Amino acid sequence: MTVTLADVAARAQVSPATVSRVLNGNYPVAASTRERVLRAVDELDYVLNGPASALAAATSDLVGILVNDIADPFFGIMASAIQAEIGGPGGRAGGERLAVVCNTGGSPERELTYLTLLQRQRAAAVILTGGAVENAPHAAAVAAKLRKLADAGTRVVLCGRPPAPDTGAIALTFDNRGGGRELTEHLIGLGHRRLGYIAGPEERTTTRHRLEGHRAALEAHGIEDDAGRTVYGRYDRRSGYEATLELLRRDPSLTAVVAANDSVALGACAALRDSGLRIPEDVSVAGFDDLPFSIDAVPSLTTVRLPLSEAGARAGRIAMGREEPPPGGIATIRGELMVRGSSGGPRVS
Amino acid sequence: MTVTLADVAARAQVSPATVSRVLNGNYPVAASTRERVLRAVDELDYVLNGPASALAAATSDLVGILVNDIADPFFGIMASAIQAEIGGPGGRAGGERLAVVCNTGGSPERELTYLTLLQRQRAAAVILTGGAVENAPHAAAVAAKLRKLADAGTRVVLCGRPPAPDTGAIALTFDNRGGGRELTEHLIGLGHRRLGYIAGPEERTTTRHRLEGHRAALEAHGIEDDAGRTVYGRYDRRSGYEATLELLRRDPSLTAVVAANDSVALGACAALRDSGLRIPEDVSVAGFDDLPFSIDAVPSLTTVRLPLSEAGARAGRIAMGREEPPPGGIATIRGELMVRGSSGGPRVS
DNA sequence: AGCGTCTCAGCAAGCGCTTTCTATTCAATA
DNA sequence: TATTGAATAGAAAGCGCTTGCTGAGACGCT
Repeated sequence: MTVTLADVAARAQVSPATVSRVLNGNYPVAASTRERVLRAVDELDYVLNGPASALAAATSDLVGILVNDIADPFFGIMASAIQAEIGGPGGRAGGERLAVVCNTGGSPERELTYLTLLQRQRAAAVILTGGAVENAPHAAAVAAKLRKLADAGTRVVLCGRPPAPDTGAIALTFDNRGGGRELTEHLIGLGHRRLGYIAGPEERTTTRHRLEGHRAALEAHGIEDDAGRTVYGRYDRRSGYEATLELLRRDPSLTAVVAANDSVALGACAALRDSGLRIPEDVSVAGFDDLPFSIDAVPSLTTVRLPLSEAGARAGRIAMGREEPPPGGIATIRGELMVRGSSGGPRVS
Repeated sequence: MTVTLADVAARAQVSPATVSRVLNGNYPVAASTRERVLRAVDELDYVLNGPASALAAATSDLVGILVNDIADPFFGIMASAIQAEIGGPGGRAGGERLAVVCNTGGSPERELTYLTLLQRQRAAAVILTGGAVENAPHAAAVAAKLRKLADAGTRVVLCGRPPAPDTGAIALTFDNRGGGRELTEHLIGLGHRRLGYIAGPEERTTTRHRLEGHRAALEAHGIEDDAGRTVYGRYDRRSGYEATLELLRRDPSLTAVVAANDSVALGACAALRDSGLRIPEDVSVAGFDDLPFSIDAVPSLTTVRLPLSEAGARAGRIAMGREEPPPGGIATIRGELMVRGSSGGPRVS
C-alpha cells in the first residue's frame, strides 16, 4: 500500500491534521512537532496525494498552457517562458505548480476539449497562446468556456492572442497589424512595388492581422493590391515553398515576398533559390517572429521580432497573480522590425 | 455553486451511482436511463470533478512528458507525436487523457521535482525524453523514483534515453553511438583527417554516446584523436558558433566540423562563414537529428536523421498500453545518415 | 407455479486530504 | 491566586466521486 497522511501522523505521534498543517505551512505548529513530522515524512518517503488534496481544498496546482503547435519554436519559446514563471520546480518556494502544455494543433475542437479537461481538473490558471480561430460559433463556445473557467476561479490569460471581450480574461496581444505594416513599409521604402504575400491559414486572427497590416502599408503608398498576389497556406516551411512557386507562376516579375512567419519565409527562400533567383538581389524576402534560426539563414532574415519570452514570462506572472494585469485587462505588445540581409532594393528590370 | 454529480442525479431522477456509471460507461445502464442522464448533464452543463474522480477511483488521466527543453524542436516534435497518441482530445474515444509536458531545462533537480509532482498526481504514465544526466547520485535518485512510480502502477517509458535498469521502465533508445560513428565515417571516407568535434554538455548520455561514436570512427581508421579537437558546449546555436571559433583558433587547418546536433551545426556554419571560410569547399560541417530547418540551411546540412515522430508515437502507444513493449523492455532505434550539401571532400592544401 | 438467472438501479462505505471548531496548556496579567 | 488569552494540537465533518454489494423486477426454464 501507499503511504498516507495517517501513516505519517501515526509515526510522528500526532494527528493527521497536524501533518497536513506542517506540509502546508499555513498554520502555526511548534518547531519540535514540525521536525518530528518532517522526519516521519522523510522516513516513510511520503508523497502527498494530489487528487485528495485538490478535492478537499477545492483548488489544484495545475496550470494549463494551450499552444497551437508544440513542435513550433514560436510556441515552445512562449511555453518555456511561462513555465519558468509558473515556478514549477525551481521557482520560488511555496507554490509548486504543474504546468500542463496542451497541444491543440490549431483545431477548434481540441481547444475546447482541452479547456474542458482543464476545467475538470479545476486548474488554477489557463493560458492560451497564439492566434485564435476566427469562426463565430467556435469563438462563442470558447468565450463561454473561458467565462465559466473565470467564474470558477481559474485565472485566464491570453498571450499573443486577441482579447476575448466579456470573459474576464487578461489579454497580452501582439501588434501583428502594426508589425506587418512596418515590414511592408520597409520594403516599399526600399523601392519595391510588386510584393507577393504568403499568408497563414485562413480564419486565424494572426493571419488576418498581419495581412491587414501589409495591405494598409500598400494602400498608404498608393500601391494597388492585386488579390492574386496573396496566397494562403499553413505556418510551415513547406507551405512557404509551394506558395512561392505559385506566386512566381502568377507573376514572375515579383521583387519581394512577404511571409506570414519565419518558417514560411525560409521555405520561400528555398523556392526562390531553386528557381534560380538570388536573395535579395533578385527578390527580397521578409518573415515574421524572428525565431532563433532566422538569423542563421543565408542571407539572414529581415523580420519582425516579437518578444516571445518576455510576453510569456509576463503572462505567467499574471496568471500566478504575481503581477498586476494591465489596465483594462488588455496590453498590446509591439514587434520590432529587424532589417537584415534578405531584403534589399529591387532589381532594375 | 458548481454543479455536482448529485445535482445531475436529482435532475435525471436516478442515483448518483447511475450517473457515474453512465459517464464512465463501464457498467450496463438501460438506454432510456442513459439518455435521461445525458440530457441532464447537458442541461446543467455539468463537468466532472477530476480530483474527486481520481481520488475515488485511485487513478488519474494525467500523462506526464518530461523534456529537457521545450523550445527545442527536437523535444517539441517528440512531445507532439506522443501527445497525438496519448489521444488527448481527438484521440480514440474513451481515454481522454491530459498530456502534461514538463520542461526540466536539463536540470536534475527539476527533473526529480517534476517526477514527484507527477507521482503526487498519481499520473497514469510518465514518458521521459532525451538524454539523461550522467551523475551517479542523481541517476540513482531518478531510478529510485521511476521504480516507485512503476510500483504505484504508473507506466514509465523512456524515449530517446538510455535504459534505466531495474526500474521497470520501457526504453526506446536512439543509437547515438552508431549514428555518430556513421557520420564521422562518412567524412573520413570523403578524405577528411583533421576533424573538429563540438560536443554537447558534459555529463549527458547523448553527448557521451555521440562523441564515442565519433571517436570509434576515428580510431577505426587510425586517425589519432587529439583531445584539443573536441570542445564541449550546450546544445544551441550560440554554443556552436563560439566552439567553432575556438576550434579554428586551436587548429586553422581543420577540414571538417562535426557538431553534437543541428542547431550547433548551424552555429558552426555561421562562424565559419564569418571567418571567411566556405562550406563545404573549405570546411565540411555535419549535424545530428535532422530537424526540419536543417534542410533549409545553405548548404543543406549533412546529418543523422532520428525518427523523432515515430519514436514519440511508439512511446505514446506503449505508455497507453496500446502497443506491446519491445522484448526485454528495450528497443534501439537507429538513425539514418543524410548526406547533403554541407559535406564534401577536404580542400587540398 | 416455482425457481434460478439476468439486467439494471440504489445504498452506503469509503478514497486521503483540509479545515472549522473545540480542547488543552501555559504564561502573563489583574 | 484567579483570570485571560495566546499558542498549539486534535476530533470530526466533509470535499465529490466510485464501486462492491444488495435488491427488485423480468424472463425463461422445468
